[in-house]
Amino acid sequence: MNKDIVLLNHLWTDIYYQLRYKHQEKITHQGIRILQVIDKEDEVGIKEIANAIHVSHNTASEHIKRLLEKDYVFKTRSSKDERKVILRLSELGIDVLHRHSSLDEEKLKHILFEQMSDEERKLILEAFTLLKERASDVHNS
Amino acid sequence: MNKDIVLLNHLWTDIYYQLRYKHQEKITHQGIRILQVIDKEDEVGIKEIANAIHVSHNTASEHIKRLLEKDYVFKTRSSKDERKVILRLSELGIDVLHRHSSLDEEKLKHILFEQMSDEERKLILEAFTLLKERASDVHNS
DNA sequence: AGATTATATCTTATATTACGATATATATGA
DNA sequence: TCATATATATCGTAATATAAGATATAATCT
Repeated sequence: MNKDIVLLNHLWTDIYYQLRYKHQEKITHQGIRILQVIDKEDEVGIKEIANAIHVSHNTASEHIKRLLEKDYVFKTRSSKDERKVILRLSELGIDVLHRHSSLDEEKLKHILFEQMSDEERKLILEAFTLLKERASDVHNS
Repeated sequence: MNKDIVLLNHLWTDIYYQLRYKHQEKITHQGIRILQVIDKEDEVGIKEIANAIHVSHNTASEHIKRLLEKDYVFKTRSSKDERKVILRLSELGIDVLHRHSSLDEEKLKHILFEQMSDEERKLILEAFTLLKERASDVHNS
């Protein structure tokens, strides 16, 4: 495999390891994965969750029941099909997901605004934006 | 929170969501966290694992036992203290960790070498390298 | 030599995860 | 309109993951 790709992944995993939040809330592994799908996809229902995490619909429904009990998600109904549940993240759900998948904001603040010049910060944002755009092209294809 | 930081995190989670490997091997959640610690830290033993994932030493030892059985890790002994186990990732462990924490190499290859110019690729690598270096400063402080 | 440290094993218990069977409500097609 | 399909919910059952106290052995330190 090309060394640039290996390097990029090494940088990626290092950055996450070093900048991740510590002392995270207790939430199940499948719970995080589900919150992520709800966050990143459109019109997510039980069936979509089941497909995304490769479980049966009953299992997906049970997982969602527990996330509902914890107030991490809430249900709306599709206007196009009343059977269809559309899942949404609550404020609490967004926060929990953030802490399990994002980079620590205090650390980022320190790096971007106290350690980097304006030019460097621009470089970072530009590069991430570029990669994200290209990633979207691959993901949607 | 500053909008650049929110943006960066949005980009970060989007990139990971879109470029992560799909159809991952079955490995426990704590298993992945342990492989990660072994990968990123130096001289990792049972005590360090216990501290890193916030469990008792007995629990840590049990987790390691299972990772040993699956050939994801192997043990060496510290030359400084014979009691001390130093854990290392096997090739298989490296591969499993890679698939659970890195960006899909085929997707990266497509993006970096088929969709991007040389200049763009350089920008990405430069930005990631810069962020990684600054992240190391924060992590080690 | 006795105390401390590093790890391993065993026992016990709870949480998480999964799915088949069954049920209800809604939507679709003949 | 009725039969069938679809979307989700609940229940019962079972396996796996996770955790830690008690106990043990070996190595290191005082």
